Amino acid sequence: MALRKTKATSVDIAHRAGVSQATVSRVLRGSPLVNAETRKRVLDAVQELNYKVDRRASSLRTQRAGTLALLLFEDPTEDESNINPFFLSMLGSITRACARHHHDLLVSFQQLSDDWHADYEDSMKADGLILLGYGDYVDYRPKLERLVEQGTHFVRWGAVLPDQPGVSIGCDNFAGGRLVGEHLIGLGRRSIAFLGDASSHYPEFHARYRGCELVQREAGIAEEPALQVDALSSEEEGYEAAKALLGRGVLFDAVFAASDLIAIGAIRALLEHGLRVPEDVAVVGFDDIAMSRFCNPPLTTVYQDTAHAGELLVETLLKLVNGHAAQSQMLPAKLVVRRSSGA
Amino acid sequence: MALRKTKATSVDIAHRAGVSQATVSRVLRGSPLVNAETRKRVLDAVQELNYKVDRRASSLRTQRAGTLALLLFEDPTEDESNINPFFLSMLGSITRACARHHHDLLVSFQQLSDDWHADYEDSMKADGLILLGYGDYVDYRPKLERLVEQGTHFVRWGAVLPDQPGVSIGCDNFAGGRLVGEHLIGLGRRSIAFLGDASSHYPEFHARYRGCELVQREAGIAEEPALQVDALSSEEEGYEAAKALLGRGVLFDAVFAASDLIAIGAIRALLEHGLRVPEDVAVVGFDDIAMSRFCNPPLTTVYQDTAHAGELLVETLLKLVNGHAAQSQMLPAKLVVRRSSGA
DNA sequence: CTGAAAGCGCTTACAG
DNA sequence: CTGAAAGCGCTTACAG
Repeated sequence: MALRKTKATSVDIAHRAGVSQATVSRVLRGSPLVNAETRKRVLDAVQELNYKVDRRASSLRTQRAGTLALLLFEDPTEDESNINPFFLSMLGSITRACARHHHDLLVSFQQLSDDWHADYEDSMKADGLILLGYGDYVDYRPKLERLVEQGTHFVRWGAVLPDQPGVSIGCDNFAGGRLVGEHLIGLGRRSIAFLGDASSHYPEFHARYRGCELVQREAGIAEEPALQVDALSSEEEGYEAAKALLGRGVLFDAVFAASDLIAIGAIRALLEHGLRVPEDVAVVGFDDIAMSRFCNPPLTTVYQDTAHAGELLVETLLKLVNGHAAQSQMLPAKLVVRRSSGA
Repeated sequence: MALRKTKATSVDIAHRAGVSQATVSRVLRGSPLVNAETRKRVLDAVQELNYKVDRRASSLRTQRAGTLALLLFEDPTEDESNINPFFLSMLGSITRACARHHHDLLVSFQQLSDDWHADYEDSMKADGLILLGYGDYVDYRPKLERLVEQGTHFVRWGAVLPDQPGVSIGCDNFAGGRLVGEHLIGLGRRSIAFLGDASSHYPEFHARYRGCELVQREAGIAEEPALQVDALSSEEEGYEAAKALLGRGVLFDAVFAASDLIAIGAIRALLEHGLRVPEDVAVVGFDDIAMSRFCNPPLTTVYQDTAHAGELLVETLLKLVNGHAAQSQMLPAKLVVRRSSGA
């Protein structure tokens, strides 16, 4: 081992301050039943020896880790470095929310196929779990059920559905879809293609689709199944989906992509095909990742307040950890208009 | 507290398997001195009770946390959600490297001004620290010195300098700068502006600058101080720096931006000013963030292998934690040519 | 190969 | 207001 002065313990502090170790602990825990002067002596010693309480020991004793775990999972096919920027931004906000609530954050990337249910909480490293990631909900759901069964404390980010196991926080995807539909219809577009899996396997995408669909129906536009092409959230899949759409020979004057990454890939395919965006085809995405401001043309999209989402996720989980009830909740969606929709 | 069956402990397992608690521990630690049949009985019990060893207790006993901490710090001015995408991609690769080495990762965002030195290791929550972030090196260096003094185990990502406190892993920024210079000169550009702080406060940017400078000098081009404008790594600062450059009235036919974010902001300013990229001005960035593929025009830049960097960071830190010597190391830079440089 | 026992560094009733 | 003591769940010399 590298040389280092061995760490001070509460016993060292007690010795130096001339009190018992128990008193040191009381001072550090902020107990009111300590004489002011005693407290000062202890605090001085803490300062001098640069003492920090050993969180493992205190956690072992109190049975509270003071730590939350974030499980970020992705489809196994995804490239290593290719994490969805949206989740990365969530990660930033969750980290900060944890700090505000004086908790540490353990981060782990997982594959949906992994046996992640409860590992962290079971080994007592974390008091609760935050689940974040895209993945097939049909595979996902039974895992959530097991988590509930085991009494694991967790919150997930994602679609907020009725009869869902556990507590979820998510964007109001349906309202977001409506916003997009209204925007596009308002701009005179009549044939809106949807790029993204619109089945119950991906309920977030599905809700976005339905929201937009409803607006079209209200406007008297008949549903056209050929205008929907499956895609998961990546530039590549967006590109391929747009190609496939083009190959079908159906006419369309707008594309609603289920995510910004899909939209960016779709724009590339459209331009390659000699179409102009937004003149020939208006394009709208979802997420408002940083890139959507800088791509060409800048992308009209739906903004989700990640800062608020992170705070809400942490707050909600902490409620659960402390034995209180907590509700699933939806965050409002907001349309951000940029050049790609031709407004 | 929420209801949940209380967790099984090693005592429960011992009871069920009809052995002592010590034997359970031996089996779980993989000790060779356990009879095969005994081992099986224990493992079966572990399975049945879904037992997981309490890492806090084992860590308290062994004095090893099995956890690494990642301290991501930024300038306090930065917007919450606006984390440099390059660091986010490093974070992904570090997380995975930790998993491969069976360690957990504690993540924390800090401000450079915070008193982050050693908090984590001092409270025994982590065995070592990974330091990641841009910041003024002149402010940063004394903190590194304190870390070394305290015997804290850490590795940082950043400039690899002689006489530097501690161990650093970084990209060969000087070679990267050379690559950019050679590319641009080879394309016939003669006046290369540099956007980025080129002082010892930001040694990574500085090395990139000097690498490019050297190539120009070798090509017989005199240094022109008016062609350098300070900027930290953000789109906004890139935009402002390019504006400032334009305002100076010096002629230039190329821009070397110290980071992709700066380059993207610079392109926006150049286009607004009626210049064409790359026809009038070739632009090259640094980092190869995902966005650089999708911006318009796609950005020529210098790629740093983040996947490898993460692995190296974790490996090196683990060496240190285990009491072995470890070296600072530089990763090769690689030029990625796209449209913005007009090649 | 296995068990009994000490101890890692805390927190918190229990007495006083 | 303070101290002595038990105990959180492990690991690992020490005996046998």
